[in-house]
Amino acid sequence: MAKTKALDKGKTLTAAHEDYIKAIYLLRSQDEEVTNSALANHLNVSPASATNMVKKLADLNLVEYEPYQSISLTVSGERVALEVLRHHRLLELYLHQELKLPWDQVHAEAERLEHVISEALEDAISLALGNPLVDPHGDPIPTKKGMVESVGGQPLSAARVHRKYRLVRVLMQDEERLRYLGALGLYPNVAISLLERAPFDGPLLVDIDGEHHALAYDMAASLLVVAWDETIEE
Amino acid sequence: MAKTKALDKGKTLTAAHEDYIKAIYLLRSQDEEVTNSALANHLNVSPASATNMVKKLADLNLVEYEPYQSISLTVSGERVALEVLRHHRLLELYLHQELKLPWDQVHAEAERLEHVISEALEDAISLALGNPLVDPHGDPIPTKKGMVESVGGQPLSAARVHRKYRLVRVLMQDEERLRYLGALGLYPNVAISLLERAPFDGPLLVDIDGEHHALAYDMAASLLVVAWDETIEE
DNA sequence: GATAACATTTAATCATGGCTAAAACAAAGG
DNA sequence: CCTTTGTTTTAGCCATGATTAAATGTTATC
Ligand SMILES: [Mn+2]
Ligand SMILES: [Mn+2]
Ligand SMILES: [Mn+2]
Ligand SMILES: [Mn+2]
Repeated sequence: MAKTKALDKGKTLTAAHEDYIKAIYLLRSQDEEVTNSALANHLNVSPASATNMVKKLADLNLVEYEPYQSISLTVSGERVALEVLRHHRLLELYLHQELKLPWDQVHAEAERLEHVISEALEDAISLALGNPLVDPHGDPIPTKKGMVESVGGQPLSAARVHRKYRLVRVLMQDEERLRYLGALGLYPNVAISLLERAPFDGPLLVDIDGEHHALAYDMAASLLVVAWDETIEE
Repeated sequence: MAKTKALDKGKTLTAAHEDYIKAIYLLRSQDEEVTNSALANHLNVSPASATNMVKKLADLNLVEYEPYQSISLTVSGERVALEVLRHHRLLELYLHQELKLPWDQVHAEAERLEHVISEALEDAISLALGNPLVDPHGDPIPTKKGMVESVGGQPLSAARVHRKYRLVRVLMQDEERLRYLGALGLYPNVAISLLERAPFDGPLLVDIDGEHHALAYDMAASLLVVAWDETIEE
């Protein structure tokens, strides 16, 4: 009866809608200003295309938008974002854990699958995984009700020398880099400590589960760690 | 170098293209005349839409088509059909067997997923299932190379009375009917025998794994069976 | 062999989600 | 304040895949 446009429309959102909404959510959560050109950049479309779609989303009451202002999600928009993100991350974990796809490939696959799975399949996947709360990169999986556990951690680049940490999150999506990290054994939950820090934001010497490796500063900045003893073992 | 249009174009086919090609293949394999309106009917689009798409497919060298004539797949068209069908049926089986989705739901789910899974995921699914050759409805799964095992069997409606058969295939996609069959325990490989056949194509009295049920004639016509002892047990 | 009935194709439109180029606006510096 | 620079929006366009209505072709019947 009221003006719950987006709600009564029901399931009319396309993959394009969902990707824009998810992108807005993700940019927002990285504390980046959500402008149409940031969006365009993130989605590899022209700024004009982003403007166009954002207007449609505003018509659907999924985003708040005034020309030349930055964009935010409405409550229903955020619901959609969390739903899609839940699909995405559940799929990533499922593909990696159950179907043994390499962790650098699961993102691209989930990017397409996230838009076409039914609620029933989402539930089945979640159940098969034991209702997990983090994906293979350590990103939190929103619950069915839209709750997101905040994953803590500090950048490895800012960690103390000679202290044992646990890798909890990898803020990276690029396949090449993920493959590289995988080759070093740098997956969530691995033990890592800083042996030496070169000056001027130079490379770091790290101990990864016993092996010594050099790691570029910007890589280390994308690895979130927590002190080993602050975490529940296994 | 030659005129292998469809081949060099590579992966430019959309879900719409794939669904049309698959529909042509399926109609053909049911010995139905593949006209644009049969296609339109099968895909729930208008005849004009079918004509339109078929012309595009002809341009891509995927179908053979002359106005007012019936349609057939080219060699590359058939390759595409088998590829999509493989995706579809592997997915159906995976969703049913591994994720425990009810068999009446897997078709609709696979209908969407079939267009978005990568070769790597297709392979992973096939491997996880032990490279299976039939889906949950008894339909054959094309191999990676495009081979299709022909599933034998005669309609239960034409079977002999008082002989033990094995259900091998269910030629039905409708959710309601599948749910009904499932409730009767009528899945592939179940033992079934005809106790009594009513005249004038009337209902059949059948023994399903020990239980007696009446079955409408047209239902029975969609159930393919083989003599129990002609088949490898288990 | 003409014509009626039906099937099929063509023509004209529409919605979606892109694009480029041009116009409008915002922010900063002089 | 005014102008320059860069950002954002508008305008005009395109491809895709659908639609309906009109035109055309095919087939069967008399
Ligand atoms: Mn996506
Ligand atoms: Mn992830
Ligand atoms: Mn499909
Ligand atoms: Mn099937």
